[in-house]
Amino acid sequence: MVDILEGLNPAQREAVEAIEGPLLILAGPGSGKTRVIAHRVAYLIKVWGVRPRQIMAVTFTNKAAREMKERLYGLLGSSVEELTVGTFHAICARILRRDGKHIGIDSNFVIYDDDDQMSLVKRVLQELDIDPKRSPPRVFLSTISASKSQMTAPKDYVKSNYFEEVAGRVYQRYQELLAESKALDFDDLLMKVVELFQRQPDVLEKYQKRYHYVLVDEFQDTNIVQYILAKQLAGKHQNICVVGDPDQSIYSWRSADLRNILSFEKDYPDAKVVYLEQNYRSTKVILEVAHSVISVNRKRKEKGLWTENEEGLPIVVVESYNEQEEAQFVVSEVDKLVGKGKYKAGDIAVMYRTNAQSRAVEEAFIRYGMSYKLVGGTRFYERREVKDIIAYLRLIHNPYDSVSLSRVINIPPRGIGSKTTDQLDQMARERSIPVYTVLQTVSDDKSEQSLNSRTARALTVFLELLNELMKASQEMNTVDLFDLIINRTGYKDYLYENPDGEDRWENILELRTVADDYRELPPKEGLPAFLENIALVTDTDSYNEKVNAVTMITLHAAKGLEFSVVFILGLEEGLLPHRKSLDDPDQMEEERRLCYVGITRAKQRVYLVRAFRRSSMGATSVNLPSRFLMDIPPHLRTTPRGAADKLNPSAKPSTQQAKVEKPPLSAGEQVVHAKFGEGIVVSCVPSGNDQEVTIAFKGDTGLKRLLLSLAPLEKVT
DNA sequence: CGCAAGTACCTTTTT
DNA sequence: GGTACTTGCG
Repeated sequence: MVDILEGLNPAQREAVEAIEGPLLILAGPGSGKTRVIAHRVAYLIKVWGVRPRQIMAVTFTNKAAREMKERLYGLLGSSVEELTVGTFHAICARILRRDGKHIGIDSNFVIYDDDDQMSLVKRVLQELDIDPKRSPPRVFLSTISASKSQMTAPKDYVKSNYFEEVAGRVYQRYQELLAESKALDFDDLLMKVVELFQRQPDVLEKYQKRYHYVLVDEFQDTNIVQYILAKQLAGKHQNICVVGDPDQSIYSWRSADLRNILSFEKDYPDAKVVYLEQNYRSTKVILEVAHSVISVNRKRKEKGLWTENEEGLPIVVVESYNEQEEAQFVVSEVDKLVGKGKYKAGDIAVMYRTNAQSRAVEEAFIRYGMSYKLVGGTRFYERREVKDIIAYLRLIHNPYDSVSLSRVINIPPRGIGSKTTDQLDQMARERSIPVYTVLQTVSDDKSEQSLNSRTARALTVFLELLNELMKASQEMNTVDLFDLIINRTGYKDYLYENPDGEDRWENILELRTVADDYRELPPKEGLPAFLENIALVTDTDSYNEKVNAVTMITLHAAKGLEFSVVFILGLEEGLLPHRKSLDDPDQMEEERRLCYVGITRAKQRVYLVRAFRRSSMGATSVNLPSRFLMDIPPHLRTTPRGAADKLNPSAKPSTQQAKVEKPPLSAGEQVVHAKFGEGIVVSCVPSGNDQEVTIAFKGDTGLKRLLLSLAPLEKVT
């Protein structure tokens, strides 16, 4: 029993032991927060005999949830299965599948992501005859999302100016179409659960009785709806424990509200507050640098973060000419650090403000033949071909899903063009019925004269295909259904009509391996489980720490991680802080926190790099050094001597290269591909646990990027 | 209706 | 430097 508390410092111990009533844990970076949460859960179960199913732990990402479970597995064994661990969104989705019917939500609802939402808004704009050029769909979406994050329904939406009047109508219609599609967006998942609990006290009571202990991590990044939700769930037992750090609040753009954590004590007057201030992660210098940056913020509570760790090296501030040179510096410095045997590539991370910045660094890594892990970026699930197949799967699961329907109704082309789909949309609107129902009437009722016979036939063929697939889904496992979709639609041939068909087809195969995880489930469970996973699990979640390669990641996504060495790129006015934040003091404070989060990820070394000029979106601009650099006292920083040498683009990738896993193919080798014929290897770089080979083929085929494990390749000797 | 070529706009960050 | 949307032709 005592062993659970062993090795914890007094504050951590206090946080673990305070099990009754509301508890606020203010945890600085590297203060062992995750450890405290895990031990607290273990303590509840092992010492107080709380049943695992009575505990809910809410995390910020699915990955954090998985790690929490893994950690607890080590402490508790298999009983972790009974715990409820997940993001607010995942937990809410589960609640709504189960009990959403009480407020009219079909248990087969689909979850609309950003892309789907955008399609829907565009359709609304078209219907309402609003010019998408004058009023960008994105603006409506963020207005809608902001409203939902405050629990404002369309009818309550305040319209005090012209824009709001229009936005109100868009919101109204958007919501109607969602309902018609039996779809919920991310915000709905949260909002509808709150609504469910408000309207059905007995349902709320069921959950309140079940969850004796509610724990919310990253509380500084929760929004009002999430706050209400947590309050509702803990309403009976009042055992709510929230953990966070206001200095690491970086999601206000997603309606995260810092007031949640700042006013927790007001809402729960008898709340106990524990400060975790000892840092176990970083050197003294790194903590001081971080502090010098964050302490400029005015809207913050000072806390006394300290460490017993060694002093450490000054942080390195580097100026480069442009982003190529910046990348060059990073790569050769990584090469040196790893070459000296001081660090493994996996101990190192490169961080940046915007995803677009990753390109130059990636190119440099590829040139050096060094492997890297890219977190985020162009996301797998956002690829066109992947979305197409997912749309088919969603449609089979829920044919009322209008976004998926309009996506695939003519993919591959089957003679149903925009004129026809416009007509279908219009008929749906006039009769206030879903498009799927219109489709059924058109196909049943031969007297439907509004369409000519050729299009009517095309629609019937499509509907029959859909019906066939839906029928098949009742008795097939997920992979067989997947294959059936591909075969019956001729999707592979469709892809191969384009020169990039092979690449795209490989993505389909990768999606298929995900579907394969659901092969064993009965038909009726497999598909929904697969779709839920796709909707809620992002690529960031699947990031694998075990692979020994440098991590490339945005500052946002880096929250919660730690690395021995951290490079932060683009410390320039307009980039970090981002130009969209320059004229808003609150947003500027958030940029500062973002920088703080980045610095505090580091255990031993920090490099802050900037470029004198940088090209983005075609044009190049000259940028001033970030104001954050000015806030770092000179005695804590250094600039590498002979920086110019390191920045020499012709500098060779030193000895280190031998240490990089030897690629199975190297540049210049001749190969034969089953389809493309003869070619010469241009490069071969690791990509995930595979190798990506770039090959120049003879003839018209030209350059191709292929995955080694999949491509039918042979070496010519 | 399908497809090719041209254009505007984009990029802050993600469940 | 890319893509999603528009335009114009067959």
